[in-house]
Amino acid sequence: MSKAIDQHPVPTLADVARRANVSTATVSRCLNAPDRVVGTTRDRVMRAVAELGYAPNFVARALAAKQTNTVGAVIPTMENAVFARGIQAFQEELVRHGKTLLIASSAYQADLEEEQVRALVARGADALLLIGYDRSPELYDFLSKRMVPTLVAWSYETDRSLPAIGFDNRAAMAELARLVISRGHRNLACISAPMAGNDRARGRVEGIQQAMAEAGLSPDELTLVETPYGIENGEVAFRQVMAQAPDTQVVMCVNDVLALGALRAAREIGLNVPGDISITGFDDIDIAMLAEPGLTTVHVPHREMGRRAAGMLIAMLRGDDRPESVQLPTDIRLRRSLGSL
Amino acid sequence: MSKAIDQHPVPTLADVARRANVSTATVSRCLNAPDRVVGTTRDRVMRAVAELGYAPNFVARALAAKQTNTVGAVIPTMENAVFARGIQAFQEELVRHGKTLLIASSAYQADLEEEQVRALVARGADALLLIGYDRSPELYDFLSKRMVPTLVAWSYETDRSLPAIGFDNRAAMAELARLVISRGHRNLACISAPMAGNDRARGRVEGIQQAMAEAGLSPDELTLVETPYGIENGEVAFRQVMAQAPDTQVVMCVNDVLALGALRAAREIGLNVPGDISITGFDDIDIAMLAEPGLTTVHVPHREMGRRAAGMLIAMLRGDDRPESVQLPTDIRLRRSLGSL
DNA sequence: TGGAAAAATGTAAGCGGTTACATTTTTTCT
DNA sequence: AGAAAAAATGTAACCGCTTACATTTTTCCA
Repeated sequence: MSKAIDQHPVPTLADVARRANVSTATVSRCLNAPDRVVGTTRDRVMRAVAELGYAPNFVARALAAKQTNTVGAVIPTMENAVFARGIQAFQEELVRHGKTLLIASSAYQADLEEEQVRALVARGADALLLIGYDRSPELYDFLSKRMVPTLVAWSYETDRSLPAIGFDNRAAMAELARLVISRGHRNLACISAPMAGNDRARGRVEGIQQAMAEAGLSPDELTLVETPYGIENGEVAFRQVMAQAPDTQVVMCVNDVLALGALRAAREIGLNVPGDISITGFDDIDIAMLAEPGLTTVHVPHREMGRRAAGMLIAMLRGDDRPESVQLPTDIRLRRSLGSL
Repeated sequence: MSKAIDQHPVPTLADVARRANVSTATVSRCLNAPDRVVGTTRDRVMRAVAELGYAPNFVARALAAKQTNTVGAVIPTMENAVFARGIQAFQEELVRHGKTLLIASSAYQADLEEEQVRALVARGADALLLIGYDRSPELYDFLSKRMVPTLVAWSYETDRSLPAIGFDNRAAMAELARLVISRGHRNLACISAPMAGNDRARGRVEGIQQAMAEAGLSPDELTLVETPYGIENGEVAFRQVMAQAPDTQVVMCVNDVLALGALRAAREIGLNVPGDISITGFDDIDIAMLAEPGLTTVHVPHREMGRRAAGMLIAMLRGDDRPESVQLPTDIRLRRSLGSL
């Protein structure tokens, strides 16, 4: 808010009204429902607006109208290109509809996420975008009590109380795992993000296990290492995998960044990809294609997800209480990092 | 804002006051200046707050207190990892100080940026973070008239009216260009982002020209191609460079993404990097290190810039009108993509 | 042309907090 | 113990806008 009190008092509705010789109600109408005001008056008001350089104070408007035209989003982190990209599209679409985006990040911590959600609601977010389903019942209660339209993204599960736009993490990863197995790999390992509070990661790991079961492999035999997000963490995890299960034939990572770390670790160790070992990722961020060798991964339409999420949220704000959840298709991008045996 | 009117009226300050048998002023004090209230009353109030599940309405608070505790940022795009990373750190630090981040993006368009700045100010942003200096005098006027503390990031120039935190784009690139020239390259080309309205890009290009001049090369001989952000655009631009000046020995790109595109185009064309041609970038995003060959680039401390930008802005909000601009150091990361002749 | 209906405009009560100032209570000190 | 100072609390105006309802003006038609 401006601190200008002294020389340049920021003009208010009342100033415009005075100058145009009308009531504040009329000015308000000119701005919000121009057709409810006769042309001559409107012109006079608009001239006053221009002369004064008046711009409505959204805070006051929000208080009076009980809506802020603001949408909040809580994402794990912008540093994950996947979210940066989706949120960018989300924001662009929001702006197109006159909404502003309020952003917060949880750093993948449930308690922080809860705090941020409450903060955004207190700050007047008309609606919320959240990532995935995993959160406390209390938070869900809070949201429904407050009646804040909320949309879940990056996940898609049926039978959930909140509408969602996303993809079936489990099915997508299962499909990739089937491809991996069909290429002769039997000793699978997985580097996952921490699964607690992260249904995407959990779903992806389950997808691998499902495919293994289908192929007659015991899911228990999947070597599983959990590690936080980050290339370096991917490297460390890869070494851990190889120490734990030296005969691993393929390392499936739940995201591309971990996979890139694994790729690098493999190179450092002197393992040839895909000659000695195969590596796969998930997300298909730009680097996946650029890496040497190219990373086999699951392509996810992040931009489209963001864009459509905005559309759904706007529909919800217009009264569409429980829109149909949207499942987006994913597809496998087969590149050199996945070999055959 | 909540729509709950019917069953669950969201409790207000007045509700709490009634329940605790005190005035609204006292409740307000309990929340904002607990030591101005005696212990017993405070306990009673806090109990009422807890029982009612009261949370202050920030919009009302903002209107009354004339400050929103919100900071706005307008960046070109989140899809640029450089900004995503910096903004992430910026936001984290802001949250630590109880501020919320309002984000908007300009898609590198001056008019859109101006619109977004005005929108953020109207929405009550207490302060603003902008990228670079290039914008219309009108916008600067507006900002100073409104007295919105504004900080410029990603650039650093002396003798500017706005404080900044950033680095000297020109000097940083000049240093890299000197290294390039010292390795024997004479036929330089540059792939730049559009320079209009982008002082970072302009500064970097000038840096190259400066180094050329110093080395007795004619700056006019720099092959220069401008193209929007994006890997694909980098590829196209590289082809254009090679068509225009087939004897080019090194292509210096103003950012890593364009450089990566160039790298890929070179590979497609069948040119060996760095054997046949050298390529350099700027920013040192993660991929720079992962690419094959590793990309020689200028490392910029994006996270630190974001974090410190938040600190500076908070100091400005506390009354430090014109803080000292901060120049961050950059350093060259020499990797295989730059060869010697 | 007069009067009802419709359109335009005005009045003023909020929205949910903060805070200057007034009032009451407690503490301090002679 | 009583008065003055300090601390705690209360009262109510105000932040800048929206909007229900009241009032005035215009339009329309018998």
